[in-house]
Amino acid sequence: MTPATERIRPTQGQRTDAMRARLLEATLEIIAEEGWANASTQKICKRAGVSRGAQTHHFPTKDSLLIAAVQEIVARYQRDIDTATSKPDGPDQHLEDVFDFLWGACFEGNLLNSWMEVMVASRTDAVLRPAVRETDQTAVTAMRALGDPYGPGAADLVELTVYLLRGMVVQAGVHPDDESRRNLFEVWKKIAC
Amino acid sequence: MTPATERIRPTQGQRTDAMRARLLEATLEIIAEEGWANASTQKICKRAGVSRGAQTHHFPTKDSLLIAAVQEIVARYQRDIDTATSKPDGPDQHLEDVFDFLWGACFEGNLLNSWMEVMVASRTDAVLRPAVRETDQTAVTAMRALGDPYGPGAADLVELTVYLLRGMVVQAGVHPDDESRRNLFEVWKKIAC
DNA sequence: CAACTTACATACAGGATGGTTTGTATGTAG
DNA sequence: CTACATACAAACCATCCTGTATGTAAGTTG
Repeated sequence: MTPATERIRPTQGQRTDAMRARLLEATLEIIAEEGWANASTQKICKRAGVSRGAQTHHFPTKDSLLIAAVQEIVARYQRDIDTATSKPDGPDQHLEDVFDFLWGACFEGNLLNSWMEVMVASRTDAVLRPAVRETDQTAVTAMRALGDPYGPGAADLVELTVYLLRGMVVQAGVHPDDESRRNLFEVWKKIAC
Repeated sequence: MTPATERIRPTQGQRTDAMRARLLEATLEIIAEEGWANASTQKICKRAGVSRGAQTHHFPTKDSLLIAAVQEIVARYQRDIDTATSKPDGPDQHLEDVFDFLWGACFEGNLLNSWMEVMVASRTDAVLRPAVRETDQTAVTAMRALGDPYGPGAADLVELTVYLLRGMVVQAGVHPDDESRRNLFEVWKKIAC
């Protein structure tokens, strides 16, 4: 009974999902735009158009909200990986294509900027670190798997590329207009492939 | 007159230098141990054993103190580079030695951890960003120069290594006990040299 | 329909932070 | 030696932060 399509008033489950999604979206936007350290619950609530009471209801503590945001970041990243690998013209020809995909996932959108904020913050945040460590672990292994079809050493090359791009994306935050990164990455591709 | 060696009571210039040095030292320690976001002026003063009044006298605003700390970080890093290159067994034989030196400068001491804190923070801090940009610019060119003796493309390889190590040091903050980084870096060296 | 649970809003408490102000001691120059 | 500038100390203030307590409306279940 009560099929979802016939409902006019939302069910409580739907309300919960919608509210959590709005809060997480606002959290990611704030982290991306103002940085992890400036992501206060007040700003997030204002951004999401949500009362503080509603926020504390769904995420009783700030840490619980931020840890959910951490997992959301990697979930989206993982989604990007999955859709890319399922596309017909996906990276199934050359290892170079994998590198280019990683470059794209790195510099379009600000997901990786947010992720670097999280990683740096977790170094000195004992509550955050376990969650970030586990989440990052799965992300890295997922990306290593992108290289598996291309030979035994390819996974290592992919992981190296991941760290390289992470360093580069931080560099891009400081020097937004520097165009030399792309050329440098081409150099790397040439010697690695 | 008034030669410095005969003085018992310190001159005002000495007092200023000593106080600034103590404050900067404490600032670097706090950034390294608790992270940029947790580096409040109050903590820094407490750590340095300095009153808040003294701090505001020498650094009227928090930004001025932190910018001085930023420059101090890179100044120390630069000093490491200089002493290494002047040593007789310095990196003047193979490009590999330069890579190993960069690895060492990266993972012994926590200077690079602090630097990553600064870079990530400056992405969303308009006051900090210009200072960090300029300081980082000089540091990168100094490191590129380490590669110059080894051929035309060596500087690019050094810069790539710098970004790779920056990514790795953030990774190390999240996974302190992961030993695979060193092996991965060996792979990198084998490819690049 | 009635008891109950969940969703959300408002208000408040306690603490931390950065900047300012005021007062005092200590160098320093004329 | 006197006038002035610098070095430092302590207290204060406005703001922001997180967590909690309380109240009301809405949904859910018997």
